[in-house]
Amino acid sequence: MAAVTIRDVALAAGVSLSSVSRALNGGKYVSARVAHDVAQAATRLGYKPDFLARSLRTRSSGMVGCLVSDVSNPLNGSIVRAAEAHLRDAGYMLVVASTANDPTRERAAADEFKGRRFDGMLVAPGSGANDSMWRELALGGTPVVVLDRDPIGARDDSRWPAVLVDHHGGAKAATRYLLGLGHRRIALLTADARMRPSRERIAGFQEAYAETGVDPSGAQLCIQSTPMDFAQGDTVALLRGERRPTAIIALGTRILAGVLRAARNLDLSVPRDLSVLSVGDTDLASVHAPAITALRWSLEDVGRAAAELLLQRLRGDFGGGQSRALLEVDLVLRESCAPPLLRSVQL
Amino acid sequence: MAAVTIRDVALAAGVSLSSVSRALNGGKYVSARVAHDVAQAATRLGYKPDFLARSLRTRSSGMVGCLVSDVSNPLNGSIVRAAEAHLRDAGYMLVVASTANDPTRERAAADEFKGRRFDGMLVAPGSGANDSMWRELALGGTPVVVLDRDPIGARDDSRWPAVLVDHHGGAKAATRYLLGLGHRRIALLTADARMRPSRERIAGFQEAYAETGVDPSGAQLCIQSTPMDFAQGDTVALLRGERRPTAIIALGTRILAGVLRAARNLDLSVPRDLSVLSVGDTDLASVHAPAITALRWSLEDVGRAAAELLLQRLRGDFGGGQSRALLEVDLVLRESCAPPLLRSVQL
DNA sequence: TTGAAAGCGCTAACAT
DNA sequence: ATGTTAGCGCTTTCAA
Repeated sequence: MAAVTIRDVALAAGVSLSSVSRALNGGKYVSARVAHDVAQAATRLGYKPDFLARSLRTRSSGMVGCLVSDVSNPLNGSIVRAAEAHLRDAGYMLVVASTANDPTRERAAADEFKGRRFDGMLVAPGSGANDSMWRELALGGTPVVVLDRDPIGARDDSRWPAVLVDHHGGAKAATRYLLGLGHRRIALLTADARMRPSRERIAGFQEAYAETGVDPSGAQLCIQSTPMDFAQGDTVALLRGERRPTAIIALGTRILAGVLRAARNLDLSVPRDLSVLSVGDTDLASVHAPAITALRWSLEDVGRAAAELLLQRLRGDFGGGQSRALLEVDLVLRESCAPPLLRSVQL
Repeated sequence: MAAVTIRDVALAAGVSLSSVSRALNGGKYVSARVAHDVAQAATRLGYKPDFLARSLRTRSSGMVGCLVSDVSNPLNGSIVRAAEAHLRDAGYMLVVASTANDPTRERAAADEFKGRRFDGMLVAPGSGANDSMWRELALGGTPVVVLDRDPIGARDDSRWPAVLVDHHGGAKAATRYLLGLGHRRIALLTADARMRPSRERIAGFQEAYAETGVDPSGAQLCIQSTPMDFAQGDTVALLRGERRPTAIIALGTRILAGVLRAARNLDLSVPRDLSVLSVGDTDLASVHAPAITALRWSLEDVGRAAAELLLQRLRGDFGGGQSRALLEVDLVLRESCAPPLLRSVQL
């Protein structure tokens, strides 16, 4: 019941409607007297502007949408939080939609954003996003910034402003590190290979083998295309298999947890019998005993950079500004990796 | 550039503006012919309604706001996600603001929600929220559902619809369990005692001592009012102190992590030298070796119930419907608790 | 059953 | 520097 409108303020201050609007929006053509009277009347009446009406008129809602798979995943949550903070400072409100990587929901959410005249969008579509989905996103001219994804099939990749994480470099560094320790049979456990992060990781992993000149036949890939709670079963199978890996690079909390459990069940000691390296520096990785060596990148930076990139577009600053950001990945050395046991090496 | 308006559709279909509105909104007084023509014209032109304009007119934005401390905390994230899903099914869009428990931000966010004519709010204010803050929230008549908080100082507590978690019962059960194992010196490590969850836990903790008739002098409280990354230091101090606890009940991932690290540093084995019980069943608790016995409640249920309660108000259904939900807390038995060593008991 | 017209609260020409 | 006026796109009386 913000029943008090701009009209009431005008009446109370004894000026015209437009003067109030100008005064409140800090317009230039306002006398000190009017400015004062209006401000006073406004606070006295407890006037709050109606954003809806303003938006309808200005054709800008002051809202930015964000498409991610799942906010409850702290990886997304951190990005969202950072982006939210930065956008708020610039006067925008961030609205997040958890789409579960379902193209239907992604479309629906994007449509709703547009219907509500959102000024921009931050998007991290799932692997189901095809060419037409991306085209649709761009439709209507709403500025879009991509979060660590590739516009698959889109010809003009470079036209999409994006914040990218250097998963390639990270995976490569991790793999080189393990190869350097003497490991030859390394398994990479990651998620949906159709999405950029995993795709880049796999490439980096393989490149490390190639560049080091190590026989790549020991490299093993294990893709978890469905987000299973624990990769435990798969890991047990892997570790019981013929060519048992001496080191595992495991993605995130869920898969890492599965690996650690499997190792424990099989009475394999980390790092003596098995080296473990985490992709993503989660609570689990840092607290586990032994502490898990991990690839780390700043989720806050992803959110912040994305917000920055979008704000650039919203302000109309296109010149000079980079439209893509590549964030680095660090290898945090801890206690979970060691040279393989000799018997493992001889094979 | 949703340049195609309802007017265009009217023109194309050869009917009046209001007929289009009626047809599209499934109004009752529309002939089949008009309905058909309008539908066809709308799809042909790719008409998308402008929610902003609609909202301005109907004085209902179809949006619901949510005030939490931090979305990147998975505890909040899960609640938000569940609420979002349910509200979306009912046609509402959820907007989350991370307020870091800062009353200023809470006020600002709530104001913005109201300025944008949000239809309702889900709120979990921090301990800084005083009487006037709560009054302010209620101002304007926007329906509000409280998430596991108490409206401090508000006389009419019961008037606030709320989703509450039975932290009292949970803490009591956990404490009784430990007392039953023979522990006498138990430490409860929890957060800001001015907020409901901790307050209830403390009460349950103490009640367990009282009801069991155990000398309560062994009970120790350790309140982390500042959200420190690791309670490690505090725990070390606690464990090195004179009346070293034989069991610790630790909140969440952060404090639990600190406790586990401290125990490791002091070469205390869990559960032989120290029993550990987690408040909240996080990844860390379930994956840790040994697996941590934990109090568990459903975050999804919190979000769902809150959404349900709010939707009730939004529909105007007040009759019959409960305005408060109390969610149960379960004790998940695992491997981290055992009877105290004799020497500990003798004191 | 349909159309004409009013107006939600605000901003932005345009006049003064 | 200030006031008047015309909408933004939609829903909703009220007549017809």
